[in-house]
Amino acid sequence: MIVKHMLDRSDSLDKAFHALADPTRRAMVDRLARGPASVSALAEPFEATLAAIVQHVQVLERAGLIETEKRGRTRTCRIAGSGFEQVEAWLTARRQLWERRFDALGALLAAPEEGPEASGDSGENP
Amino acid sequence: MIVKHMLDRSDSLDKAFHALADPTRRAMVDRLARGPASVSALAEPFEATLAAIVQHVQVLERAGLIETEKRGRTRTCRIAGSGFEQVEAWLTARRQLWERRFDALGALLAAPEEGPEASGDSGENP
DNA sequence: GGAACACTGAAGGGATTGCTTGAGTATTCC
DNA sequence: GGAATACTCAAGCAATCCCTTCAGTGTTCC
Repeated sequence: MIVKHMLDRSDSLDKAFHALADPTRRAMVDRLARGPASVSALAEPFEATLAAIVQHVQVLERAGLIETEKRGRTRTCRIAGSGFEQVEAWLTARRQLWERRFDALGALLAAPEEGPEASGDSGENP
Repeated sequence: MIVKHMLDRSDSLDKAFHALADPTRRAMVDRLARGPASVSALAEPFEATLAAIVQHVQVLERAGLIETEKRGRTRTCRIAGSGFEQVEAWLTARRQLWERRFDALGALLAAPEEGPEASGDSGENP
């Protein structure tokens, strides 16, 4: 059945931000940033079940934040740079927009020719 | 009374990442990065009801990503720098850990004398 | 004063999340 | 071969999420 409320959950930025919104998963990323680890090594600091940690690993991997490789009976996890680059790129782009806007406003205040308070700026003022 | 201040930092990061994990909310941030807007101006590009947008605004505000101010009957929303700084700080710190590790590995490969990599750490290179 | 406007709050419903338990598979050690 | 290890899968359940509708509240306009 087609579900009505289903917005593009497949967007990778959605998955990345969602994956990072959990403190356990962030702690796992923290640990992996210091070096690769197996799933059970990753699970050790936490009190959760191994099955729960496996699910967290899957969430992080589907989000492109980590990559894993199975060798024998152990799966080794490590940070994947591309996922983080995507997240940081999004944040940086927005910050640049915001700072540019800030600069423009500063310039306007520094050299007022027509007065910025009217309504011509960006339609934000009723 | 039970004190629960121990996880404040992770809690606010939780909220920030969670808020950014929704495409509608990211689009709203995108719009606000270009300048402040009222709630209904913010709602205009989307097909959702105004009530839904109001809820998104509340999520973003509780996450510290935007700040709002009510004047008369309109509420004006704008980007709040602090929330984004927190998110970017977390990402930057992890990236630095990860890159430092990367450098250390490079140094180890360049001049191996007492490599502790026998078998305890992780066999990332066969 | 009354109508239009811009939200605001509560209630609900369907989907998703995060966790647990229990069972199963594949690999390594003895 | 048998036991221990390291996951892996499926089912189920409480909590949360996101959206809708409907009924307000407070402002502005005529």
